[in-house]
Amino acid sequence: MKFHSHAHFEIYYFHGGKANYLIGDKIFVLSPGDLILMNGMTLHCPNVDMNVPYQRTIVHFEPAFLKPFAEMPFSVHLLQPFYELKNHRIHLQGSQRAEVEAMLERMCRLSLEEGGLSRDRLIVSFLDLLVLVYELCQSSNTASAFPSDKERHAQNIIDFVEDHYQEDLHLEQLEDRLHLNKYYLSKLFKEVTGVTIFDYVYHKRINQAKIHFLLDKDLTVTDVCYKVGFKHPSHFTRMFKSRVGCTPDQYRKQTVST
DNA sequence: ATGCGGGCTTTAACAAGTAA
DNA sequence: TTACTTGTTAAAGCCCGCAT
Repeated sequence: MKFHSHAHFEIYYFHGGKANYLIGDKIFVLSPGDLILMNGMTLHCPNVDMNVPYQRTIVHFEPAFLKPFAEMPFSVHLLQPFYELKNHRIHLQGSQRAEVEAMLERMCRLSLEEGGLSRDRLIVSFLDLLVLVYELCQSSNTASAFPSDKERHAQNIIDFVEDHYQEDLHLEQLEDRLHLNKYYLSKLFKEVTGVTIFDYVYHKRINQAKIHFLLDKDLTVTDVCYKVGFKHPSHFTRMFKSRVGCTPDQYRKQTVST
């Protein structure tokens, strides 16, 4: 369950278990019946408590796949919720919940079936799901209260990091800001999110670095290093290599050649 | 074509910070 | 508080342009 991002979109439905989902700059404490829309480019990472059975359904898809259907006479744009809300959680109850579960179950069954028109039926089911999701988003019931102070604190840490990741960060700053002991802070964050604070910071920085490399081919590794908040090119290179698999310079050259 | 110099990137060693 | 990981620093590679 590592931090990751990918180019496709995701619909994630949580059936049961005990898990937090860290998406971009938000922590979602999941409860059964939660449906999450995800714009794949943002970093996300589930933190699952393995002591409790964990069950979820994921639908991955390329936005481009839906292009032909955009021409069709739907009254709405099916992907609008994904583009507008980015990463969004809806809590489903009663009949809505039963309906979504039934749809997912049918899609699951169709995707396993071979031959016949099951593939066509799957696509239609998928479109149906998207229309329903659109409808659910309109009546946005975004219950996002945290069950305890821990999650609230972790969210505060993330908010702080989002604002300050380009600067020199120290746990002492968080200590002052949140009035909590730094040892306790690190422990709490790991507990809630499954990653350490600096893990989160570096992922954020490296992801930003990749974006810089993609957007501006003229930037040097050192330029990008300072832009995203690393103080030393050496450290930047080491972190980048350990997480991405290649050095920043190799990465940059790949993006230039493609 | 070869050798030199300077800027950028990476590696290695040591100091400081973090998890248990 | 201790063992281990990460941040910092210094220095070694690498690449490219320039002069010989």
